[in-house]
Amino acid sequence: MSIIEEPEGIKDIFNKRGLRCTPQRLAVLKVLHDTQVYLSISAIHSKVKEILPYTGLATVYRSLETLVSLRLAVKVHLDDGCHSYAIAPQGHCHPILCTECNRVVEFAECPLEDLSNRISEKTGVQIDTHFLQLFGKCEECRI
Amino acid sequence: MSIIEEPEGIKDIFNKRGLRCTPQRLAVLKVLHDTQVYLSISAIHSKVKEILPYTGLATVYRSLETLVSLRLAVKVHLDDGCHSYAIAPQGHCHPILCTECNRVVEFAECPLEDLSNRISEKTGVQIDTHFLQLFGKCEECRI
DNA sequence: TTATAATTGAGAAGTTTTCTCAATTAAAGA
DNA sequence: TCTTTAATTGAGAAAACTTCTCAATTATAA
Repeated sequence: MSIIEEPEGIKDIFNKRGLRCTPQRLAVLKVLHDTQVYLSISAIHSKVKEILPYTGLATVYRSLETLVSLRLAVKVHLDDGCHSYAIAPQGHCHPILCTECNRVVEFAECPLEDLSNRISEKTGVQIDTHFLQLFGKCEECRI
Repeated sequence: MSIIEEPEGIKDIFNKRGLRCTPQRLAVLKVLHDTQVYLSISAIHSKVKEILPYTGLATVYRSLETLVSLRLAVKVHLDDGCHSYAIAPQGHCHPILCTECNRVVEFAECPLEDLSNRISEKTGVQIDTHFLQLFGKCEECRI
């Protein structure tokens, strides 16, 4: 199921872009993958240090930036202004964030694809990109 | 057209919530309204000081938080991690941000309204809220 | 195996945001 | 209009967050 279980595949993703597949970057990716929850940077740092104790905070910042650029992770904006990160869904889709348990659920459709043309006609603005996050309660948390 | 031209109306919006209609809050609202552009907090602070020279930065932070809670302003998340603010569109809709001139254009439809039920069926997550920003180039900037 | 350049760790530095508290002032009632 | 009350402000300190610097390390390709 997951890209994290194919180390060679991941190595290629890095190397094709001239980036190195370092233990620190893999550790960050593993933390995001294993939790399936969106995590603050300091939470990620703590968990990464359980794998690689001497990892610096700056390395976590840099790794996350790299992973986002490779679309292996997504940056989540929260209302309180803090940023969190989560494992990226496969393909173009948007994260659904459970506000109870912080779980990240994928939804593999993008409502903007059909809409972009109509927005362009109505407003004159040609949409290049968009940013969408959904918040709700997942099945388990609704009981 | 605009709420800013009806001072009494705005005063009521504040007072009904037990909040005061202060010159500082009105100045922040006026800056957002007059520019029609999304502005960083320090840019807002500079412009507010042209109206009320002794306004402190903390007051700008607090005013923006208040205006967002009253849905008179919206918080914009930018990729570089900085936050900006813009005048809120009327009713529930989402800001379209021109990446050339920083103008804010309104689009008075919400693609999520129709979609929420289907998301719930497919993923089991009941959507409570969502956050959507669109980026593109406005008519004038496409020439 | 070696050479090269990307990456890291650690702390300093820079930014952004929040907090504190006395002084001010908007709002509501007399 | 005047007074009372509690919300709000300004200023700077403090806290939190993010980026930078640079010598040392190390993944990669040859």
